[in-house]
Amino acid sequence: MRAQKAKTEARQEQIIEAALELIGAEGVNALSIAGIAERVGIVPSALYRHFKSKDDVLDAVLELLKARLLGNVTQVREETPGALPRLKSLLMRHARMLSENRAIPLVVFSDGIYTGHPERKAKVAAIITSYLSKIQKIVEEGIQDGSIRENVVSTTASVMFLGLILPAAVILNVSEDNFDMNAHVENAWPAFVRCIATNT
Amino acid sequence: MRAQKAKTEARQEQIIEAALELIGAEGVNALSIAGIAERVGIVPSALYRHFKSKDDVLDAVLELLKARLLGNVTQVREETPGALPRLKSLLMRHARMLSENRAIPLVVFSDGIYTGHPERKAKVAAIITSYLSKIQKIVEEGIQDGSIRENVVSTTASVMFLGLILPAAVILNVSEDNFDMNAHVENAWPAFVRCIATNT
DNA sequence: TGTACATCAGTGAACGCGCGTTCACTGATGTAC
DNA sequence: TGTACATCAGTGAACGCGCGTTCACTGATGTAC
Repeated sequence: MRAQKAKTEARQEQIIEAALELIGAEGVNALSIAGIAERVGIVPSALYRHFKSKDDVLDAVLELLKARLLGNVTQVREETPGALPRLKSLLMRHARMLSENRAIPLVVFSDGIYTGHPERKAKVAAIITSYLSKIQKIVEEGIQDGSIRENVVSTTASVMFLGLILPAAVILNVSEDNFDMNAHVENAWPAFVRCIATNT
Repeated sequence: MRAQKAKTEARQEQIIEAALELIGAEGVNALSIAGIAERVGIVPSALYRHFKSKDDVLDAVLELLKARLLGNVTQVREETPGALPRLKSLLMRHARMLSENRAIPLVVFSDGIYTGHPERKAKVAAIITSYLSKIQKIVEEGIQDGSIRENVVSTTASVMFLGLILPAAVILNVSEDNFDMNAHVENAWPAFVRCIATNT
């Protein structure tokens, strides 16, 4: 039962993908070399042809998540004009992303990936900070063009924006999909708009 | 260097407390029998005089966190009248609790405590649900007495309320205390009030 | 009040399991001539 | 176009470390008489 040989770039992608799936299904804690290898269809030791260590796999996973998360923002900037529509579109994308990709909150929250790796913690912090500052920028543009009230503190608004989706992700996570993410976002968005938008 | 004998009830408390501290300092993943024992001042095997297993310790920790979290709500109900003041007081307490007790979000988010223990996941879900429904109740009372707008969906409002504090806890967690929790809460609260309160 | 005994928390050595990682090897794939 | 060789991904056995847990024992504490 020898597995077919594959180019190492292709295998690396498969491995990262398998790791993400495994994390999403069972949590970061249950992520094992054996588990990944099984999903990919190779033997555990074969994984070391493509990654130096388990830590390297985790780093690659982090990198992928970073790209997806921040990619969302730049894509929204390109597609949608206007601060409020951009925020709404971002919220919707984010909601979809989280329900499709349960690994994201698990990775960010997991302390298992931090123990003994302060630089990894710093990296996650940098991702979040970067994401927040992009939102903050959109908010400031909204203040400039008059669609968002002047007395709104942009940092606070960006954290609150994150707060629209994050608790929902947590609830979704522990309650085994017994929570309507979309309904929450649909209800929460107009309330948030009322928080920050100029009166119409 | 034989440790002084102590009543098992006292030791149990010490052990739970030590476990909480350890989780707060290093994360659930770094929680070990040896680490707990060292903090308490006994030898690892001595811990088994007071708990049947590591899982039992974790269950006890969960129970303690549940009591603290829900205790906050009942206390606020007793001390403060009125929906909005109650929510504000709860928010402040919650903020203080999280910054003093970093173990709380770590435990709730940690997937390590869930793997192989679906009943524990259900328990956490029950705690969160119970907390949310208490907030929801306050919101509904606010709608009744006219301080909160009628078209506010109470479930959405309760999740948003959680969203005022939860992202802050996450940021606090990854950014090594480089985030002003109090400032955020002070800014976010009036914005949230604007979301849900009747116009004045 | 003193003595004898039962109880029970603390000790340290040892076990065993899971899991990441190494290593010598196999055999397929692609390339040079 | 065919042959010989180099490269490189896949294999399975084995190692070693960390860590939860067990167990026979020690010795302190409290209680019965």
